[in-house]
Amino acid sequence: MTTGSRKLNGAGKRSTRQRALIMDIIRRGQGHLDADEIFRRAREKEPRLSLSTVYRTLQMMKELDLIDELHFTESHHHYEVKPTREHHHLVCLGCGRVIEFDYPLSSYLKKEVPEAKGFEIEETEISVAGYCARCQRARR
Amino acid sequence: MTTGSRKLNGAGKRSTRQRALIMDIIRRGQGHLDADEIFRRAREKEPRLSLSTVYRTLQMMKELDLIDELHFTESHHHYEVKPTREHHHLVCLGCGRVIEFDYPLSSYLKKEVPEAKGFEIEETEISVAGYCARCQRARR
DNA sequence: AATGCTATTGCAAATCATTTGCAATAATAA
DNA sequence: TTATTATTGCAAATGATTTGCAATAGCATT
Ligand SMILES: [Mn+2]
Ligand SMILES: [Mn+2]
Ligand SMILES: [Zn+2]
Ligand SMILES: [Zn+2]
Repeated sequence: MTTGSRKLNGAGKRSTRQRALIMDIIRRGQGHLDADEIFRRAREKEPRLSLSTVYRTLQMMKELDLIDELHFTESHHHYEVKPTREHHHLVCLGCGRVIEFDYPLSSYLKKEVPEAKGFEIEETEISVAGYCARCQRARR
Repeated sequence: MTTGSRKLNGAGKRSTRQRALIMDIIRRGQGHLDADEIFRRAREKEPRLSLSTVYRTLQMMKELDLIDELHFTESHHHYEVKPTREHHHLVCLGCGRVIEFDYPLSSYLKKEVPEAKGFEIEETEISVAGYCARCQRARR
């Protein structure tokens, strides 16, 4: 009955030390970590852990809807625990910093657009790229 | 003075057969092509063209603001000529089809959010993943 | 039109993120 | 405890994109 074992067992999955650790890191990590960062942090506790396990675990947690995968304007992805409030992200092209902001999508996008096109929305994501205050200063 | 030579020369770039061809394919290709599809089509006219040239050209055209790079929930990117009207995309997880829709972002997102956070927006993208009418039928 | 300078190309090899095969190991049900 | 089988670590594979380099081709200048 360690962290999350309930949900895992419920889904017919086994509760392992590495899964608990990875989940913990994402939870405590202020969100928005990428696979490699999760790997680095996890290795401090569990030096034999492999990167494949990180990827496999992330994929599983995505399928169980425990986490969200974020697609910024980068070649790799970031992860955060399934959030309570609908929010999106400002990502700094200079330093990579991520700033959250609230923005409920209008019913026009959530209902009318899909209805008009016969499209069934699975998930929506707004990605905003630009420069944070600090990096704006640094650029001029 | 073939297609686009003006813009290229203006930017201190050379106007080559392969660049004109690639630009043409994107223009005529109904948009939303990926690098490999552009490569395949270009090869029909120019069999010795290399994939690196496609990638190098895409990057250049992005920098010259001639095209937009689209980040769907896929591991590779898609490209379209810089559009006139602000629009976004519904991408089908089943068949990959792309459906465009109009959706001007509210001033809340364009002005108030960045102001509040001291953030300077460079570009915004909404990506909506789901299932198109045809694929919905196929799934049940 | 011929020349020279250098950007651009094709090709092969490199890189980066992610995935996969497989034999060893560990979690759970019996 | 033991048996069953999911999960792991490791190495190798994959897919997308990038890079080094020598050959080629734009284009400004004679
Ligand atoms: Mn977040
Ligand atoms: Mn479009
Ligand atoms: Zn920044
Ligand atoms: Zn479809």
